[in-house]
Amino acid sequence: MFDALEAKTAPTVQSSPRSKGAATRARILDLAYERIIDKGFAATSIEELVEAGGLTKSGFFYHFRDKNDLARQLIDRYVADDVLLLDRMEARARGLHEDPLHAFLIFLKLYAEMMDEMLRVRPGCLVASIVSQDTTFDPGVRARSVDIILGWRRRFHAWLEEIAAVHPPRLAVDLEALADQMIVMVEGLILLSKALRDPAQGSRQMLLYRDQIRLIFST
Amino acid sequence: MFDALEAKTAPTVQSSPRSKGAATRARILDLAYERIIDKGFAATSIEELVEAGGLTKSGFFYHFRDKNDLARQLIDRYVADDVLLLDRMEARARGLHEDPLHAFLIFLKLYAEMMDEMLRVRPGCLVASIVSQDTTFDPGVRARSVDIILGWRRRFHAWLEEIAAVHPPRLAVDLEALADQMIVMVEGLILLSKALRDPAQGSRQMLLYRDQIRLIFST
DNA sequence: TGTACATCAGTGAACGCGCGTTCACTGATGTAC
DNA sequence: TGTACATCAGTGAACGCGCGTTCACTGATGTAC
Repeated sequence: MFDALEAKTAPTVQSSPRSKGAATRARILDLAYERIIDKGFAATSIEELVEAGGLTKSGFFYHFRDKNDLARQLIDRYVADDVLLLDRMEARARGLHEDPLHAFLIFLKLYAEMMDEMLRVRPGCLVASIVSQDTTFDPGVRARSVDIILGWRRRFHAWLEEIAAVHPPRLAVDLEALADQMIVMVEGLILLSKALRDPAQGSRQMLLYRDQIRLIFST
Repeated sequence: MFDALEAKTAPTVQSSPRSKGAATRARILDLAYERIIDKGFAATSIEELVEAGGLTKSGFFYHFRDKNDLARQLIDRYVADDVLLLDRMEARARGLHEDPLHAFLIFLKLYAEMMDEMLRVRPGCLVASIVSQDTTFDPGVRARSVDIILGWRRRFHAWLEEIAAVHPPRLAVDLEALADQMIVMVEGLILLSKALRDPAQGSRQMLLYRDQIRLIFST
């Protein structure tokens, strides 16, 4: 769900530095990502980005049509990285256990670990930053955030359906709402641990959700 | 946890318009609140506030030392209203049922209803807005947000301890984490329903938390 | 009840800075013949 | 292999606007005697 780590540990989809331009573009995107996570889009100026990136303002406008285009490219890169990361983590979890419930529990464990590191490095979520400032952006940017969220919902909902087919839940439960709860908790826990400056809050909450899933489906 | 409704339905603590100055000050605070919830602090200019409020910029600076002071006063008013609202809702819930568990379940129902209306009117949370833009503010503002969150934690944690004393939980559970989960879910659900522009997501998630509490403590 | 003074709640004009954006230009690299 | 041209990846200077903030001033209301 987050490309912060992704950006540190593995090469990004679009930022493979085959050409010089792509490299500086990726550098600007990295810088912008950090700052937007920290203080929001409006408070992040092009001026500070190009200063930190070691180029001029006109250099920025060679790569980005305007400031909104920066947001657009940022979120496009984000979604690509995020889907890749989630696909890989899901595949790994499913590879470790055939049963969908146990695979999901493993996935949540892996996810909690990743979350833990992310919260230590740079707590925040690009989608959250965009959504909470949505009037600042043009409709295209907003639409992309919505798509990302619906993608998460679809993924988790499908998985939970699969689980419920094998392990009938012990009480009537809305599986789509339960899928959304994953998103809700992730976004909420990022805020909490950012506010308290305590990265440990992340996996603590993540594992609470995990307990809940187990409580609902376990025999 | 939110004074948006409070501000609409009941007179605010500080904004009792005994004097003319207090009334315009309250008007500016209301306007600022709306806009900060919508698009964040940095994207909200003093200029637009005074234009909407029908006074001049220098009039603004008569009431607020600088822009950060606006945030300070905003959050001070917020915390006063919020504590009042929560106290009242807790008292009402406890008045309806003696048992702390049932009272808490009633409280969550009431809370979900309020959340529902808040999400229809203006989805957002001042604390979340401040926390996610924290480098923009001076330390005092940040400290206040942390205090608010710790206040929530204390309230819910105490209540859950009380519940656990009467109804031993059916599995080992960290009650402080469970209290934090309330905060996590509220903040997360606001984000989700704001993103999807679907106020119904709010109580849906709120009631999921309620089910979970019942599942943990119910005999 | 009238006068003197103080405080309240602002106004109007100006400030300098930083912001996003544009535009004409340029040196380095790549491609065609 | 050399020349001509095109594209890439920028630079430098300037723009106008809006931003937060200051300051000298003012008319209305409140208070003391």
